Amino acid sequence: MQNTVFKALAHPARRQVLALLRKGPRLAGDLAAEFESSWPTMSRHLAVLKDADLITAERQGNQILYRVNTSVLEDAATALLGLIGGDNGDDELKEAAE
Amino acid sequence: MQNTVFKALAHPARRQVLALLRKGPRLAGDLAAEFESSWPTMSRHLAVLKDADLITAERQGNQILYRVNTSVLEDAATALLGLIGGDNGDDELKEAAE
DNA sequence: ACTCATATTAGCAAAAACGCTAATTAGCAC
DNA sequence: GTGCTAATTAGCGTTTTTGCTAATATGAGT
Repeated sequence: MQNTVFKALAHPARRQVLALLRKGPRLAGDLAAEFESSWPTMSRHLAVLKDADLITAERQGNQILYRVNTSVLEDAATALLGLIGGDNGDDELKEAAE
Repeated sequence: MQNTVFKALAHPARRQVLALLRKGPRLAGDLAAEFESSWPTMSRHLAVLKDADLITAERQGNQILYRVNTSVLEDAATALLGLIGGDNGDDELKEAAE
């Protein structure tokens, strides 16, 4: 859902995670090490991002590799741009929500 | 701040307000009438959007006219796109935050 | 099976967001 | 001034988010 995406983007730490992931996939612990928050806290941020489908998780033996999901990020950016200009109808958001 | 913008975008009603404002300026009461929430509730949503600088308010005698602030919306969209691809450094967010 | 490293889930408390009704401010008309 | 409309602010309770520690899963190695 569109809403979970924007809610996920509402927290600075989560946007930061996406920024780190932009440069390439990363292990959970590797990510957690970059932040001051406790490990469980970061784990939950990752869960929120995953729930919004902004990232994907893949087990690699003992650890878990996270990847950014570019297309969802693109959709969000497009939705924002859709809020600008455009002499279009008023239902661009509804379409994008599906 | 970047953070207030994304927090403001996190609520569906507020995104909807922006969508309505895209078509042109609107009076506060006119906007409030489009939603099911109470008028004070909408007033606060508008305050959040204004605090994030996503909209601007202008008195028109008895009433208040709201306008979308396109540039801030653009900046947010750009920030999201910056989270994608780009073999850039890791500090694009920091720059955009200023 | 036992142990270690990696990561998540459970459970709790503090903080913030949400949405309401009631009260207040702001401007216009009389 | 009073009265009326438009809109915000105050105050409250409920819900959600956040972040911690402790407990639990999951997999690899011995």
